[in-house]
Amino acid sequence: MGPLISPYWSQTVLFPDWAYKPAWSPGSRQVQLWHFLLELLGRGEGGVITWSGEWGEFVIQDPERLAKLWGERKGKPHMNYDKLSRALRYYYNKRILHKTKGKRFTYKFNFSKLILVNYPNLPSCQQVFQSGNSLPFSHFSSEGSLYSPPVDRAQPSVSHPLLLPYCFPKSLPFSQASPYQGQFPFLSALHSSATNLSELIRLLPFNSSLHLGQTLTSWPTKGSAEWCLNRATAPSQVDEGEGQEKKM
DNA sequence: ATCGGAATAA
DNA sequence: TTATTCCGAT
Repeated sequence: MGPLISPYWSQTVLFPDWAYKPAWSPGSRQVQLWHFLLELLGRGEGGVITWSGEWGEFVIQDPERLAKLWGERKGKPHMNYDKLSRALRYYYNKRILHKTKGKRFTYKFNFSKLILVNYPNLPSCQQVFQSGNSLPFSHFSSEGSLYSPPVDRAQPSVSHPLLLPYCFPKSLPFSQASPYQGQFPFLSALHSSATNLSELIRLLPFNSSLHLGQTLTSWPTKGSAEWCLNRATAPSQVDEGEGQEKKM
């Protein structure tokens, strides 16, 4: 049949492996809905879901299409927006997401909650950063209570609760007074050692040659081995062969 | 459209 | 525990 999307060879790039808990690992599923949303948003294709307005706010432009994609990813052929949105509503209590009232199909991420809520086993960024203002990321290396990937590939298994930059809407206007500080525990704590995005990038546990002047819409597909990014296939069409272009 | 209870799955 | 599936209420 058409191009089905299999979870483990999927075309997605946006998260390092540790973000995807394998289904066969005890007590974990594969992809969480907010992962998926952040992926699509980070891809910036804009046909289905896009950032809008406030920081973290996004609008679902084609709800049923989004549901279709989500259903493919999870192997739920009968997924629809009604059901997807119920899952979204469960995020309200967890403070991961909330509804932007009055705006149709519009929700808003609460980034400051996302990480800690979903990766409670990871060491708190606050703690780590505050315990020593220098070289924060060295603390994250290997050993510790971190999630270890199932594949026994020779992976350094570096993990920390930072979302990758392209998960965020647009670039971070650090240069100025950062109005976003309060929303990011790790950023506010990091402030003493990194005052702008370029310094933040420099602190990341891999050498990345990001173009800081640009918006962070693209990420080097040749990521570092340490982060073992999921492989990206071209942003080309992975979606259906159902031949649905436009829909009412 | 949006909300949230209830039952159920994995 | 995170959805998935239904569904009545607003």
